[in-house]
Amino acid sequence: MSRASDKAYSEIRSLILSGDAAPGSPLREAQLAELCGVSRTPVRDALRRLEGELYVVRSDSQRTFVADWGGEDVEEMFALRSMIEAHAAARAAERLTDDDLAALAECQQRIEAAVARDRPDVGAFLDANRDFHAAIIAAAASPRLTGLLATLVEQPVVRRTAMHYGRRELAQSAAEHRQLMAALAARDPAWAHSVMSAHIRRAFHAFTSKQQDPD
Amino acid sequence: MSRASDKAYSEIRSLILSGDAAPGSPLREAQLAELCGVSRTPVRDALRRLEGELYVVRSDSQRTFVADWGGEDVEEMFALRSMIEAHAAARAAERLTDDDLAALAECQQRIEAAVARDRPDVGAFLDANRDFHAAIIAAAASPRLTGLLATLVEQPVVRRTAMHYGRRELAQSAAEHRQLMAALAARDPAWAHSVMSAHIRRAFHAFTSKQQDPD
DNA sequence: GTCATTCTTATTGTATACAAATCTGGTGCG
DNA sequence: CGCACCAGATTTGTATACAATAAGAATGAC
Repeated sequence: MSRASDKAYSEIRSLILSGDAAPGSPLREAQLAELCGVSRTPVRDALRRLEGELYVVRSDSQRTFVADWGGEDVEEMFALRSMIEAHAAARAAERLTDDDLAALAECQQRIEAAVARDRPDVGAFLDANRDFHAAIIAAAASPRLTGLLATLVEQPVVRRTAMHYGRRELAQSAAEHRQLMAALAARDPAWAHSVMSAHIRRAFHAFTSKQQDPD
Repeated sequence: MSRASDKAYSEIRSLILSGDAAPGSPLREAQLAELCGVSRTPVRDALRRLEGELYVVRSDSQRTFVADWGGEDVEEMFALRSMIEAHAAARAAERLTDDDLAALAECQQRIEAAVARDRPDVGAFLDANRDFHAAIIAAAASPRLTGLLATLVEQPVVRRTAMHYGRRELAQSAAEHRQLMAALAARDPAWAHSVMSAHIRRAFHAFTSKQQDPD
Protein backbone atom coordinates (compact mmCIF):
# COMPACT_ATOMS: atom_id res chain seq x y z
CA MET A 1 0.00 0.00 0.00
CA SER A 2 2.96 2.24 0.03
CA ARG A 3 3.07 2.45 -3.70
CA ALA A 4 1.24 5.31 -5.30
CA SER A 5 -0.73 2.96 -7.50
CA ASP A 6 -2.06 1.11 -4.47
CA LYS A 7 -2.94 4.34 -2.79
CA ALA A 8 -4.89 5.47 -5.83
CA TYR A 9 -6.62 2.10 -6.05
CA SER A 10 -7.62 2.18 -2.43
CA GLU A 11 -8.86 5.75 -2.48
CA ILE A 12 -10.88 5.41 -5.65
CA ARG A 13 -12.40 2.19 -4.38
CA SER A 14 -13.44 3.90 -1.16
CA LEU A 15 -14.90 6.71 -3.18
CA ILE A 16 -17.10 4.24 -5.00
CA LEU A 17 -18.07 2.11 -2.01
CA SER A 18 -18.96 5.10 0.12
CA GLY A 19 -21.19 6.40 -2.62
CA ASP A 20 -19.38 9.69 -2.94
CA ALA A 21 -18.95 8.74 -6.57
CA ALA A 22 -22.45 7.85 -7.72
CA PRO A 23 -23.06 4.95 -10.10
CA GLY A 24 -22.81 6.11 -13.67
CA SER A 25 -20.82 9.20 -12.85
CA PRO A 26 -17.66 9.77 -14.86
CA LEU A 27 -14.21 9.32 -13.36
CA ARG A 28 -11.65 11.70 -14.83
CA GLU A 29 -8.04 10.71 -14.47
CA ALA A 30 -6.70 14.17 -13.83
CA GLN A 31 -9.28 14.83 -11.12
CA LEU A 32 -8.57 11.54 -9.38
CA ALA A 33 -4.84 12.14 -9.62
CA GLU A 34 -5.15 15.43 -7.82
CA LEU A 35 -7.47 13.93 -5.24
CA CYS A 36 -5.04 11.13 -4.44
CA GLY A 37 -1.98 13.34 -4.60
CA VAL A 38 -0.32 11.27 -7.30
CA SER A 39 0.19 11.61 -11.03
CA ARG A 40 -2.12 10.22 -13.68
CA THR A 41 0.04 7.17 -14.34
CA PRO A 42 -0.79 5.25 -11.15
CA VAL A 43 -4.40 6.40 -11.46
CA ARG A 44 -4.63 4.74 -14.83
CA ASP A 45 -3.19 1.61 -13.33
CA ALA A 46 -5.71 1.66 -10.52
CA LEU A 47 -8.62 2.19 -12.92
CA ARG A 48 -7.57 -0.86 -14.93
CA ARG A 49 -7.61 -2.96 -11.81
CA LEU A 50 -10.96 -1.61 -10.72
CA GLU A 51 -12.29 -2.36 -14.17
CA GLY A 52 -11.25 -5.98 -13.79
CA GLU A 53 -13.04 -6.09 -10.47
CA LEU A 54 -16.17 -4.59 -11.97
CA TYR A 55 -16.11 -1.45 -9.88
CA VAL A 56 -15.93 0.70 -12.99
CA VAL A 57 -16.78 0.36 -16.64
CA ARG A 58 -15.25 1.96 -19.70
CA SER A 59 -17.27 3.46 -22.48
CA ASP A 60 -16.59 2.70 -26.10
CA SER A 61 -14.22 5.60 -26.23
CA GLN A 62 -12.27 4.69 -23.12
CA ARG A 63 -13.94 6.99 -20.69
CA THR A 64 -14.37 5.55 -17.22
CA PHE A 65 -17.56 5.52 -15.17
CA VAL A 66 -18.62 4.12 -11.83
CA ALA A 67 -20.32 0.82 -12.57
CA ASP A 68 -24.08 0.89 -12.36
CA TRP A 69 -25.55 -2.42 -11.25
CA GLY A 70 -29.06 -2.80 -12.52
CA GLY A 71 -31.49 -5.41 -11.25
CA GLU A 72 -30.67 -7.90 -13.97
CA ASP A 73 -26.96 -7.65 -13.33
CA VAL A 74 -27.35 -8.25 -9.63
CA GLU A 75 -29.47 -11.32 -10.19
CA GLU A 76 -27.01 -12.79 -12.65
CA MET A 77 -24.11 -12.07 -10.40
CA PHE A 78 -25.70 -13.81 -7.47
CA ALA A 79 -26.55 -16.79 -9.66
CA LEU A 80 -22.91 -16.96 -10.70
CA ARG A 81 -21.69 -16.63 -7.15
CA SER A 82 -24.06 -19.31 -5.99
CA MET A 83 -22.78 -21.76 -8.58
CA ILE A 84 -19.12 -21.01 -8.10
CA GLU A 85 -19.07 -20.86 -4.34
CA ALA A 86 -21.17 -23.98 -3.96
CA HIS A 87 -18.77 -25.77 -6.25
CA ALA A 88 -15.84 -24.46 -4.24
CA ALA A 89 -17.44 -25.55 -0.99
CA ALA A 90 -17.93 -29.08 -2.30
CA ARG A 91 -14.34 -29.30 -3.45
CA ALA A 92 -13.12 -27.83 -0.19
CA ALA A 93 -15.02 -30.50 1.72
CA GLU A 94 -13.07 -33.15 -0.16
CA ARG A 95 -9.67 -31.58 0.15
CA LEU A 96 -9.30 -29.36 3.15
CA THR A 97 -6.72 -30.06 5.81
CA ASP A 98 -7.10 -29.74 9.55
CA ASP A 99 -5.17 -26.50 9.33
CA ASP A 100 -7.66 -25.13 6.81
CA LEU A 101 -10.45 -26.11 9.13
CA ALA A 102 -8.78 -24.36 12.03
CA ALA A 103 -8.37 -21.20 9.95
CA LEU A 104 -12.06 -21.28 9.07
CA ALA A 105 -12.96 -21.76 12.72
CA GLU A 106 -10.94 -18.68 13.55
CA CYS A 107 -12.86 -16.63 10.95
CA GLN A 108 -16.09 -17.97 12.30
CA GLN A 109 -15.13 -16.89 15.81
CA ARG A 110 -14.52 -13.38 14.58
CA ILE A 111 -17.88 -13.38 12.86
CA GLU A 112 -19.66 -14.56 15.98
CA ALA A 113 -17.87 -11.98 18.06
CA ALA A 114 -18.86 -9.19 15.69
CA VAL A 115 -22.50 -10.25 15.75
CA ALA A 116 -22.70 -10.91 19.49
CA ARG A 117 -21.97 -7.32 20.51
CA ASP A 118 -24.76 -5.03 21.63
CA ARG A 119 -24.17 -2.91 18.58
CA PRO A 120 -22.93 -5.38 15.94
CA ASP A 121 -19.60 -4.42 14.41
CA VAL A 122 -20.50 -4.59 10.75
CA GLY A 123 -17.05 -3.69 9.52
CA ALA A 124 -15.48 -6.55 11.45
CA PHE A 125 -18.25 -8.84 10.30
CA LEU A 126 -17.61 -8.02 6.66
CA ASP A 127 -13.88 -8.52 6.99
CA ALA A 128 -14.22 -11.84 8.77
CA ASN A 129 -16.90 -12.92 6.34
CA ARG A 130 -14.70 -12.15 3.38
CA ASP A 131 -11.82 -14.07 4.92
CA PHE A 132 -14.11 -17.00 5.58
CA HIS A 133 -15.25 -17.23 1.97
CA ALA A 134 -11.75 -16.62 0.68
CA ALA A 135 -10.42 -19.44 2.84
CA ILE A 136 -12.94 -21.85 1.38
CA ILE A 137 -11.97 -20.89 -2.14
CA ALA A 138 -8.29 -21.20 -1.28
CA ALA A 139 -8.89 -24.68 0.08
CA ALA A 140 -10.86 -25.66 -3.00
CA ALA A 141 -9.13 -24.23 -6.01
CA SER A 142 -5.66 -24.32 -7.39
CA PRO A 143 -3.62 -21.28 -6.41
CA ARG A 144 -3.81 -19.98 -9.96
CA LEU A 145 -7.56 -19.68 -9.82
CA THR A 146 -7.92 -18.48 -6.28
CA GLY A 147 -7.40 -14.88 -7.17
CA LEU A 148 -9.80 -14.97 -10.07
CA LEU A 149 -12.58 -16.52 -8.05
CA ALA A 150 -11.98 -14.25 -5.11
CA THR A 151 -12.46 -11.31 -7.46
CA LEU A 152 -15.75 -12.68 -8.68
CA VAL A 153 -16.95 -13.35 -5.19
CA GLU A 154 -16.06 -10.05 -3.65
CA GLN A 155 -18.05 -7.84 -5.93
CA PRO A 156 -18.83 -4.20 -5.46
CA VAL A 157 -22.46 -5.01 -4.95
CA VAL A 158 -21.60 -6.88 -1.79
CA ARG A 159 -19.52 -4.22 -0.13
CA ARG A 160 -21.53 -1.35 -1.51
CA THR A 161 -24.26 -2.07 0.97
CA ALA A 162 -21.84 -2.53 3.83
CA MET A 163 -23.24 0.44 5.71
CA HIS A 164 -26.81 -0.81 5.85
CA TYR A 165 -27.35 -3.92 7.91
CA GLY A 166 -29.82 -5.73 10.05
CA ARG A 167 -29.10 -7.64 13.19
CA ARG A 168 -31.31 -10.56 12.21
CA GLU A 169 -29.61 -11.01 8.85
CA LEU A 170 -26.21 -10.96 10.44
CA ALA A 171 -27.23 -13.63 12.93
CA GLN A 172 -28.80 -15.71 10.19
CA SER A 173 -25.67 -15.47 8.09
CA ALA A 174 -23.52 -16.53 11.03
CA ALA A 175 -25.81 -19.51 11.66
CA GLU A 176 -25.42 -20.60 8.04
CA HIS A 177 -21.69 -20.38 8.41
CA ARG A 178 -21.92 -22.72 11.40
CA GLN A 179 -23.82 -25.19 9.22
CA LEU A 180 -21.13 -24.88 6.60
CA MET A 181 -18.44 -25.58 9.16
CA ALA A 182 -20.27 -28.73 10.16
CA ALA A 183 -20.54 -29.91 6.57
CA LEU A 184 -16.86 -29.23 5.96
CA ALA A 185 -15.78 -30.88 9.18
CA ALA A 186 -17.77 -33.94 8.11
CA ARG A 187 -16.04 -33.80 4.73
CA ASP A 188 -19.39 -34.08 3.02
CA PRO A 189 -19.22 -32.38 -0.42
CA ALA A 190 -22.92 -32.61 -1.21
CA TRP A 191 -23.85 -31.16 2.16
CA ALA A 192 -21.38 -28.31 1.84
CA HIS A 193 -22.64 -27.62 -1.69
CA SER A 194 -26.23 -27.35 -0.60
CA VAL A 195 -25.54 -25.19 2.41
CA MET A 196 -23.41 -22.76 0.46
CA SER A 197 -25.93 -22.54 -2.35
CA ALA A 198 -28.70 -21.78 0.11
CA HIS A 199 -26.47 -19.27 1.89
CA ILE A 200 -25.91 -17.24 -1.25
CA ARG A 201 -29.47 -17.47 -2.49
CA ARG A 202 -30.82 -16.27 0.84
CA ALA A 203 -28.40 -13.37 0.67
CA PHE A 204 -29.71 -12.55 -2.79
CA HIS A 205 -33.29 -12.32 -1.60
CA ALA A 206 -32.28 -10.35 1.46
CA PHE A 207 -30.46 -7.97 -0.86
CA THR A 208 -33.29 -7.45 -3.29
CA SER A 209 -35.98 -7.07 -0.69
CA LYS A 210 -34.11 -4.81 1.67
CA GLN A 211 -30.78 -3.90 0.15
CA GLN A 212 -29.41 -4.63 3.56
CA ASP A 213 -27.67 -7.95 4.04
CA PRO A 214 -24.05 -7.87 2.97
CA ASP A 215 -23.59 -11.60 2.58
CA MET B 1 -6.44 -1.87 -33.12
CA SER B 2 -4.74 1.23 -34.37
CA ARG B 3 -3.82 2.30 -30.89
CA ALA B 4 -0.37 1.37 -29.69
CA SER B 5 -1.78 -0.29 -26.63
CA ASP B 6 -3.88 -2.61 -28.76
CA LYS B 7 -0.95 -3.39 -30.97
CA ALA B 8 1.15 -4.33 -27.96
CA TYR B 9 -1.68 -6.43 -26.57
CA SER B 10 -2.14 -8.28 -29.80
CA GLU B 11 1.54 -8.93 -30.38
CA ILE B 12 2.27 -10.12 -26.86
CA ARG B 13 -0.75 -12.38 -26.97
CA SER B 14 0.44 -13.92 -30.22
CA LEU B 15 3.84 -14.40 -28.68
CA ILE B 16 2.30 -16.41 -25.88
CA LEU B 17 -0.15 -18.39 -27.99
CA SER B 18 2.45 -19.33 -30.57
CA GLY B 19 4.70 -20.61 -27.84
CA ASP B 20 7.56 -18.29 -28.70
CA ALA B 21 7.30 -17.12 -25.13
CA ALA B 22 7.39 -20.31 -23.10
CA PRO B 23 5.21 -20.72 -20.00
CA GLY B 24 7.01 -19.44 -16.96
CA SER B 25 9.39 -17.27 -18.91
CA PRO B 26 9.72 -13.65 -17.79
CA LEU B 27 8.28 -10.79 -19.82
CA ARG B 28 10.31 -7.63 -19.53
CA GLU B 29 8.58 -4.41 -20.38
CA ALA B 30 11.51 -2.77 -22.13
CA GLN B 31 12.11 -5.80 -24.31
CA LEU B 32 8.45 -6.06 -25.30
CA ALA B 33 8.31 -2.34 -25.99
CA GLU B 34 11.18 -2.60 -28.45
CA LEU B 35 9.68 -5.69 -30.05
CA CYS B 36 6.34 -3.98 -30.60
CA GLY B 37 7.86 -0.68 -31.64
CA VAL B 38 6.06 1.28 -28.93
CA SER B 39 7.04 2.76 -25.60
CA ARG B 40 6.73 1.00 -22.26
CA THR B 41 3.52 2.79 -21.34
CA PRO B 42 1.20 0.90 -23.71
CA VAL B 43 3.08 -2.31 -22.97
CA ARG B 44 2.25 -1.95 -19.30
CA ASP B 45 -1.37 -1.42 -20.25
CA ALA B 46 -1.38 -4.52 -22.40
CA LEU B 47 0.21 -6.62 -19.66
CA ARG B 48 -2.49 -5.56 -17.23
CA ARG B 49 -5.14 -6.69 -19.65
CA LEU B 50 -3.39 -9.98 -20.31
CA GLU B 51 -3.14 -10.49 -16.58
CA GLY B 52 -6.89 -10.13 -16.26
CA GLU B 53 -7.32 -12.69 -19.02
CA LEU B 54 -4.95 -15.09 -17.31
CA TYR B 55 -2.36 -15.11 -20.08
CA VAL B 56 0.28 -13.81 -17.71
CA VAL B 57 0.88 -13.77 -13.99
CA ARG B 58 2.73 -11.31 -11.79
CA SER B 59 5.16 -12.32 -9.12
CA ASP B 60 5.04 -10.90 -5.63
CA SER B 61 7.35 -8.15 -6.73
CA GLN B 62 5.43 -7.19 -9.84
CA ARG B 63 7.50 -9.04 -12.37
CA THR B 64 5.49 -10.55 -15.20
CA PHE B 65 5.69 -14.12 -16.46
CA VAL B 66 3.88 -16.17 -19.06
CA ALA B 67 1.21 -18.11 -17.20
CA ASP B 68 1.96 -21.76 -16.66
CA TRP B 69 -1.14 -23.92 -16.59
CA GLY B 70 -0.54 -27.08 -14.61
CA GLY B 71 -2.83 -30.10 -14.68
CA GLU B 72 -4.83 -29.00 -11.65
CA ASP B 73 -5.45 -25.57 -13.09
CA VAL B 74 -6.73 -26.95 -16.36
CA GLU B 75 -9.12 -29.29 -14.65
CA GLU B 76 -10.51 -26.54 -12.47
CA MET B 77 -10.87 -24.21 -15.40
CA PHE B 78 -12.83 -26.73 -17.40
CA ALA B 79 -15.05 -27.43 -14.40
CA LEU B 80 -15.73 -23.72 -14.14
CA ARG B 81 -16.39 -23.37 -17.85
CA SER B 82 -18.74 -26.32 -17.78
CA MET B 83 -20.79 -24.77 -14.99
CA ILE B 84 -20.89 -21.30 -16.38
CA GLU B 85 -21.54 -22.17 -20.00
CA ALA B 86 -24.19 -24.73 -19.16
CA HIS B 87 -25.91 -22.12 -17.05
CA ALA B 88 -25.63 -19.63 -19.88
CA ALA B 89 -27.04 -22.12 -22.36
CA ALA B 90 -30.05 -22.76 -20.14
CA ARG B 91 -30.73 -19.06 -19.76
CA ALA B 92 -30.23 -18.51 -23.45
CA ALA B 93 -32.82 -21.19 -24.22
CA GLU B 94 -35.34 -19.22 -22.21
CA ARG B 95 -34.56 -15.81 -23.59
CA LEU B 96 -33.12 -15.88 -27.07
CA THR B 97 -34.85 -14.19 -29.94
CA ASP B 98 -35.23 -15.46 -33.48
CA ASP B 99 -32.45 -13.08 -34.46
CA ASP B 100 -30.13 -14.64 -31.89
CA LEU B 101 -30.99 -18.03 -33.27
CA ALA B 102 -30.24 -16.90 -36.79
CA ALA B 103 -26.87 -15.54 -35.68
CA LEU B 104 -26.06 -18.85 -34.06
CA ALA B 105 -27.06 -20.70 -37.22
CA GLU B 106 -24.67 -18.55 -39.17
CA CYS B 107 -21.81 -19.43 -36.80
CA GLN B 108 -22.74 -23.06 -37.07
CA GLN B 109 -22.59 -22.87 -40.86
CA ARG B 110 -19.09 -21.48 -40.67
CA ILE B 111 -18.10 -24.28 -38.32
CA GLU B 112 -19.52 -26.92 -40.63
CA ALA B 113 -17.81 -25.37 -43.61
CA ALA B 114 -14.46 -25.34 -41.84
CA VAL B 115 -14.79 -28.99 -40.87
CA ALA B 116 -16.13 -30.20 -44.19
CA ARG B 117 -13.05 -29.27 -46.20
CA ASP B 118 -10.55 -31.91 -47.22
CA ARG B 119 -8.01 -30.29 -44.96
CA PRO B 120 -10.06 -28.77 -42.11
CA ASP B 121 -9.47 -25.06 -41.61
CA VAL B 122 -8.72 -25.01 -37.90
CA GLY B 123 -8.28 -21.28 -37.69
CA ALA B 124 -11.70 -20.65 -39.16
CA PHE B 125 -13.15 -23.34 -36.92
CA LEU B 126 -11.74 -21.70 -33.82
CA ASP B 127 -13.01 -18.27 -34.78
CA ALA B 128 -16.49 -19.51 -35.61
CA ASN B 129 -16.50 -21.64 -32.48
CA ARG B 130 -15.60 -18.68 -30.33
CA ASP B 131 -18.32 -16.57 -31.93
CA PHE B 132 -20.82 -19.33 -31.35
CA HIS B 133 -20.09 -19.57 -27.66
CA ALA B 134 -19.91 -15.81 -27.30
CA ALA B 135 -23.33 -15.46 -28.93
CA ILE B 136 -24.85 -17.86 -26.43
CA ILE B 137 -23.40 -15.91 -23.54
CA ALA B 138 -24.59 -12.66 -25.04
CA ALA B 139 -28.09 -14.06 -25.34
CA ALA B 140 -28.03 -15.31 -21.78
CA ALA B 141 -26.37 -12.69 -19.64
CA SER B 142 -26.88 -9.04 -19.00
CA PRO B 143 -24.56 -6.88 -21.07
CA ARG B 144 -22.54 -6.00 -18.01
CA LEU B 145 -21.54 -9.60 -17.43
CA THR B 146 -21.07 -10.65 -21.01
CA GLY B 147 -17.53 -9.41 -21.19
CA LEU B 148 -16.57 -10.99 -17.91
CA LEU B 149 -17.91 -14.38 -18.86
CA ALA B 150 -16.45 -14.23 -22.32
CA THR B 151 -13.06 -13.68 -20.72
CA LEU B 152 -13.49 -16.72 -18.55
CA VAL B 153 -14.59 -18.85 -21.44
CA GLU B 154 -11.90 -17.89 -23.90
CA GLN B 155 -8.91 -18.90 -21.88
CA PRO B 156 -5.38 -19.25 -23.04
CA VAL B 157 -5.52 -22.98 -22.57
CA VAL B 158 -8.11 -23.24 -25.28
CA ARG B 159 -6.33 -21.29 -27.97
CA ARG B 160 -2.90 -22.45 -26.98
CA THR B 161 -3.60 -25.83 -28.49
CA ALA B 162 -5.06 -24.35 -31.63
CA MET B 163 -2.33 -25.77 -33.82
CA HIS B 164 -2.89 -29.38 -32.86
CA TYR B 165 -6.20 -30.78 -33.96
CA GLY B 166 -7.88 -33.95 -35.04
CA ARG B 167 -10.50 -34.34 -37.69
CA ARG B 168 -12.64 -36.61 -35.55
CA GLU B 169 -12.68 -34.21 -32.64
CA LEU B 170 -13.65 -31.30 -34.88
CA ALA B 171 -16.50 -33.30 -36.38
CA GLN B 172 -17.63 -34.41 -32.93
CA SER B 173 -17.59 -30.84 -31.69
CA ALA B 174 -19.62 -29.67 -34.65
CA ALA B 175 -22.16 -32.44 -34.03
CA GLU B 176 -22.55 -31.34 -30.44
CA HIS B 177 -23.15 -27.81 -31.62
CA ARG B 178 -25.95 -29.10 -33.82
CA GLN B 179 -27.51 -30.73 -30.77
CA LEU B 180 -27.20 -27.46 -28.93
CA MET B 181 -28.92 -25.61 -31.75
CA ALA B 182 -31.80 -28.07 -31.56
CA ALA B 183 -32.15 -27.60 -27.81
CA LEU B 184 -32.07 -23.82 -28.16
CA ALA B 185 -34.55 -23.83 -31.05
CA ALA B 186 -36.87 -25.92 -28.88
CA ARG B 187 -36.39 -23.38 -26.07
CA ASP B 188 -35.65 -26.23 -23.68
CA PRO B 189 -33.36 -24.96 -20.88
CA ALA B 190 -32.70 -28.34 -19.30
CA TRP B 191 -31.80 -29.87 -22.63
CA ALA B 192 -29.49 -27.02 -23.54
CA HIS B 193 -27.86 -27.23 -20.12
CA SER B 194 -27.13 -30.91 -20.46
CA VAL B 195 -25.80 -30.70 -23.99
CA MET B 196 -23.48 -27.82 -23.16
CA SER B 197 -22.21 -29.49 -20.04
CA ALA B 198 -21.44 -32.66 -21.97
CA HIS B 199 -19.84 -30.61 -24.73
CA ILE B 200 -17.34 -29.01 -22.37
CA ARG B 201 -16.61 -32.12 -20.40
CA ARG B 202 -15.87 -34.10 -23.54
CA ALA B 203 -13.55 -31.33 -24.61
CA PHE B 204 -11.78 -31.58 -21.27
CA HIS B 205 -11.11 -35.27 -21.69
CA ALA B 206 -10.06 -34.80 -25.28
CA PHE B 207 -7.66 -32.14 -24.06
CA THR B 208 -6.11 -34.15 -21.28
CA SER B 209 -5.75 -37.34 -23.24
CA LYS B 210 -4.42 -35.84 -26.43
CA GLN B 211 -3.97 -32.10 -25.92
CA GLN B 212 -5.70 -31.78 -29.26
CA ASP B 213 -9.30 -30.70 -29.26
CA PRO B 214 -9.70 -26.94 -29.06
CA ASP B 215 -13.27 -26.90 -27.88
C1' DG C 1 33.79 -23.81 2.10
C1' DT C 2 29.53 -21.59 3.31
C1' DC C 3 26.82 -18.02 4.66
C1' DA C 4 25.82 -13.29 5.10
C1' DT C 5 26.36 -8.66 3.39
C1' DT C 6 27.12 -5.05 0.23
C1' DC C 7 27.39 -3.19 -4.17
C1' DT C 8 26.24 -3.23 -8.92
C1' DT C 9 22.87 -3.79 -12.37
C1' DA C 10 18.54 -4.67 -14.25
C1' DT C 11 13.63 -3.87 -14.00
C1' DT C 12 9.62 -1.76 -12.60
C1' DG C 13 7.15 2.61 -10.68
C1' DT C 14 6.14 7.54 -11.17
C1' DA C 15 5.97 12.15 -12.99
C1' DT C 16 5.69 15.27 -16.72
C1' DA C 17 5.16 16.94 -21.44
C1' DC C 18 3.05 16.51 -25.52
C1' DA C 19 -0.01 14.20 -29.18
C1' DA C 20 -4.36 12.34 -30.45
C1' DA C 21 -8.97 11.70 -29.89
C1' DT C 22 -13.46 12.97 -28.06
C1' DC C 23 -17.02 15.77 -26.38
C1' DT C 24 -19.64 20.26 -26.33
C1' DG C 25 -21.31 24.43 -27.81
C1' DG C 26 -22.31 27.19 -31.28
C1' DT C 27 -23.14 28.45 -36.15
C1' DG C 28 -24.64 28.17 -40.71
C1' DC C 29 -27.40 25.99 -44.07
C1' DG C 30 -31.38 23.65 -45.81
C1' DC D 1 -37.02 24.66 -36.80
C1' DG D 2 -33.91 20.85 -37.36
C1' DC D 3 -29.78 18.96 -38.83
C1' DA D 4 -25.01 18.83 -40.11
C1' DC D 5 -20.81 20.54 -39.30
C1' DC D 6 -17.05 22.93 -37.53
C1' DA D 7 -14.09 25.07 -33.81
C1' DG D 8 -12.56 25.31 -28.73
C1' DA D 9 -11.96 22.94 -24.71
C1' DT D 10 -11.52 18.75 -22.26
C1' DT D 11 -9.92 14.12 -21.72
C1' DT D 12 -7.37 10.21 -22.71
C1' DG D 13 -3.11 8.00 -25.10
C1' DT D 14 1.91 7.89 -25.67
C1' DA D 15 6.71 8.87 -25.08
C1' DT D 16 10.53 9.96 -22.29
C1' DA D 17 13.27 10.89 -18.16
C1' DC D 18 14.17 9.87 -13.71
C1' DA D 19 13.38 7.54 -9.07
C1' DA D 20 12.69 3.47 -6.38
C1' DT D 21 13.10 -1.20 -5.75
C1' DA D 22 14.34 -5.86 -6.37
C1' DA D 23 17.50 -9.39 -8.33
C1' DG D 24 22.21 -11.12 -8.80
C1' DA D 25 27.19 -11.03 -8.28
C1' DA D 26 31.08 -10.31 -5.81
C1' DT D 27 33.42 -9.93 -1.53
C1' DG D 28 34.40 -10.59 3.08
C1' DA D 29 33.98 -12.89 7.68
C1' DC D 30 33.58 -16.99 10.15
